[in-house]
Order: sequence, then structure tokens, then C-alpha cells
Amino acid sequence: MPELPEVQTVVNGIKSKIKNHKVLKLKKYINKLRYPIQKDLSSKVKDCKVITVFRRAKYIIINLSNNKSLIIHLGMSGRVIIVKNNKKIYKHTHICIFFDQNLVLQFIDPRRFGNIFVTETSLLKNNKFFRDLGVEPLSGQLNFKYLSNLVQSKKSPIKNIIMNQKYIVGVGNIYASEALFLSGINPSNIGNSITKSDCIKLVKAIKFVLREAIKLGGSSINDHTMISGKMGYFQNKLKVYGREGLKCRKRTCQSPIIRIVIAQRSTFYCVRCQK
DNA sequence: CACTCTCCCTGAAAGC
DNA sequence: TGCTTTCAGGGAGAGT
Repeated sequence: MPELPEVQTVVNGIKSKIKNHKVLKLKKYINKLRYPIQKDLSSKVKDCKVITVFRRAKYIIINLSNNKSLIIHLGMSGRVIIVKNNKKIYKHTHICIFFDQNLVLQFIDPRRFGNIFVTETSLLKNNKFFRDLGVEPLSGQLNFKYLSNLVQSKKSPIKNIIMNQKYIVGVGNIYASEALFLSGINPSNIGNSITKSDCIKLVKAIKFVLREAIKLGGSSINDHTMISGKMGYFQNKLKVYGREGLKCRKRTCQSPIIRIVIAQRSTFYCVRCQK
């Protein structure tokens, strides 16, 4: 579930709390999330210090002092919280990482679509989960030239293209619908039919919607709560996602928002504003 | 190669 | 009220 803004919010939240702290031990309460969990996960992180915490695509990367990186993907329902003294272990807490000063990182994931593993930091870019990742949408790598060149040869709907992590990372089902609304593009439009001016608008819209969501601490829905345990506020700003039947928020429009399914995913848009 | 479909899992919400 | 069905934000791997 969590898309780029939610993952970035988690990173921002845990970074200052665990940076320079030492891992005392790691405990797992389950052997498999989306994939089997490495048997020696604990020994790979034990006694190491956290050097940096950052995000790549929808992955949280924790670089350690032994030249290894701990990678966490939240899947659909994953959460990470940092607690003091570990008084409460939640029903779906699958991993606890114990740091010095009684700090504990809990990885909570009801649906168990998450992923956690350790790899040599130097091997990360060649790792199978990382080697095919596309450009970071908030970097200069996502620009008009990149997008227009990308869509030119594509025969799939524009929504699929911008959600495909091979091309652009971090954009998931919510922000894809939102960015397409902001740029006035129908999500079903085929890549090679997207005009130059649409590309300019779409690049701007993707960056805008992701930045706004990060500012508001990610848009959490249902069970996804922020690092502090507080929900994000961007969900109140959603223009189309989850608003089937409600009026388009563009003042001059007011048409009902439509829900369709593209590639087995709910897609929301305004028939009048998005051509 | 490009693209679509299925499936992993639990729980919330809707339907009856 | 309670039981059953539907649906959920990701994405790898199989299938076309």
C-alpha cells in the first residue's frame, strides 16, 4: 500500500531515532513474509551501528557499519514503529530490532506482503529487487524528455506506465489516479497517444502530488499509520481516489467521479475533466 | 520483447 | 445480529 510519500514519511520518522544506534539483536516471530526470511538475518545485523537511513523506490534502506544494508519493503499493509522498552507487541508484529537505550523497531504487517532482507551494500544495485528499478520521480531524472520518450513506444494505458516500477518508481495506485486527474489525462489513454503537452503536465503533476503528500505525512488509509502512530492528512486532499459517485472537486465541473478497473486495480477519474 | 493476469494474506466493510 | 462475500494501497513470476 504505502507508496513513495508514505515510505518517505517512515524514513523521515525513523532516521533521527535510530541513526548511530547499535543493534543488539533482531528477533523474528515468523519465518516467511512475502518470501522466506533469511535464517541468519539476526547475525548479519547484530552489533552493528546504523550509519544512514534512506529510501529508494518503495524500499527503506538502512545502511549498517559492517558494509551491509537492511532492506524493508512494506508491501500493502506494512508499518514500522519505534518504541521505547517494547512494552507492547502487536498481533502482527513479525520482526523486532532491539537497539541500545531500549529502542525497538517493530515491523508490523497483517497481510504479510512485506519483505525484509540484508545484503552487502555494494551489491545492492545489482540485487534482483533493485536492478530493474526506474527513475526517482522527485529527481531530475523524471523530466519531460524522459516521459515523452518513454510513452512513445508504449501500448499500455498511461496509468500502467506511470505505476510500473521499471520506468518510474514510487507511484502506486492512489497517486497514479491523482496525478492523472491533476494533469487532465484519462487514465485509460494509451501511452503512444499521450501528447507532448500532456507529458509536461503529467511530469509536473506527479512531482506535485508526491511532494504535497510528503508534506502532509503521507496519505494513510485504514490500517496504515505513520511512524508516530498518527494518520497522514493527505487522504483528505484526494481529488479522485476513493471518491466514486462524489462530485468532481473542480468548482466549474461537479461531475460525479467514476470508478473503473484498469489492470485489476481500481481507478478513479472525472469523465469531464480527463479526456 | 511487451504486456496482462494470478496469487501471496488478513481484515474491514458491504451484502444478505 | 451474524454469516458470507468482496475488496484492499504491491509486485514477482507465470502466461499470452
